[in-house]
Amino acid sequence: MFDTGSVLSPRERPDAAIIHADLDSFFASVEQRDDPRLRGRPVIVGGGVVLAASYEAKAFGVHSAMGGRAATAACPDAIVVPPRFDAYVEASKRVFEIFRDTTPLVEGISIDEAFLDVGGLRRLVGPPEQIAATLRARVRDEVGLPISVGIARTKYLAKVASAVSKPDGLLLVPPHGEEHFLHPLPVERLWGVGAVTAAKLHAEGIYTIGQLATRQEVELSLAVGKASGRHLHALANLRDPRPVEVGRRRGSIGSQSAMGRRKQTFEELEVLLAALVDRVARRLRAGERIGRTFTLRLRFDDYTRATRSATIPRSTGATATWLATGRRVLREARPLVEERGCTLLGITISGLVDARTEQLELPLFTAESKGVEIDGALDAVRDRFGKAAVTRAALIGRHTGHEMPTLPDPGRSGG
DNA sequence: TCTGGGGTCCTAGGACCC
DNA sequence: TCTGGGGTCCTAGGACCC
Repeated sequence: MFDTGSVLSPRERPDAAIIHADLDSFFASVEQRDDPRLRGRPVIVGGGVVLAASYEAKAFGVHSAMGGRAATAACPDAIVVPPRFDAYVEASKRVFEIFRDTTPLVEGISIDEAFLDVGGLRRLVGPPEQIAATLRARVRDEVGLPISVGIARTKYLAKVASAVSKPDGLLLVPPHGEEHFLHPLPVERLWGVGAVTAAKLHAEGIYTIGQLATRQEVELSLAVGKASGRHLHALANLRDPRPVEVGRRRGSIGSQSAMGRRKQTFEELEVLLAALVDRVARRLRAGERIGRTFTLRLRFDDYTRATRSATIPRSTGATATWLATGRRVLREARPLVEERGCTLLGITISGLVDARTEQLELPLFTAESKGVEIDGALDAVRDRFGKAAVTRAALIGRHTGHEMPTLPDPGRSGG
């Protein structure tokens, strides 16, 4: 959720120009690109569940997250191909290189979409429409994929614009046409409105974004919750001051595995848990992240769900620690699992922080908690915590912008 | 529609502290 | 001994997104 009051509304920022770029049916488009026999034909990527469907398949009502059987029933001629995640990651990287070549102000949202702030490029490069057209042409020519682009003064309007422009489209929402564009759309188009919230809004007689815009914020908050009400009221009234944020990092990393029909023994679940922990811990270390909270995710025979979690005192990326924590949490959930049958096991490690920053912050925290002033008091730090702590505290000073005396040589101080 | 795998954010209650 | 209010952390669940 964002602060809706402290930043200028789009009306007060006439120069803002945000692009939302969204690859069309991404996985399916990569498959059609790499296998000419799939071009022009209905393609489904996935197996048990549809991960992506080409537009030819979507015409038959196939959509992502649909059950595989239902999908092939709706579109018997569809060609079903297994996913090739390596190919998608590779394609995504190349597209994001083009994004960042367009502007440094790129905020990735997922593997196949991003926001680009191009408001400052008017004089240097040209108007946003021209930049967007060039971007689309480059993605088509250099990576071989169709991409849709929306342009508006806010993130949300740009996102809706790209969705409306699909497939393979470009749509600009002019500042004077924002209400005209947004208000006739159904409330389901609002970011954060799914089936549950839509039903609540319908019960209040609200079906379009325009109808929602006429309601009081308190009235909406009563119906859908405080934060949600404020959020929807702001979006419907064209208030969306969120900037394009560069370098956002994930707050959690997880892995899960669905097990189909066969009953798993508890011992089999323990083996699976170890594999999941190993996978996630590797990804933590690869990204130089450490975390503090372990969450076990369970799905039962009847498809109901439960989570169990535990928070450890010190952040870590060590497999052994997470394995021990995971085993403990799983053992505590054993009665639940054996009574209701487990069809999915997942884990998430959250509360992630940068591993290096955390190492630097530790002595600072220790010093502060013992009443030592850090900046300008490195002697006191050395007296109490040793030479190595001086080096680290000074490094923290650099990171936090505190003024620090000259660093001792880290090599000789053994830091 | 008989259901994957990866995430984000919000809510609410209880424990604990001041 | 009884009482209030506020803040933070943790846990569990839910809604939503791609």
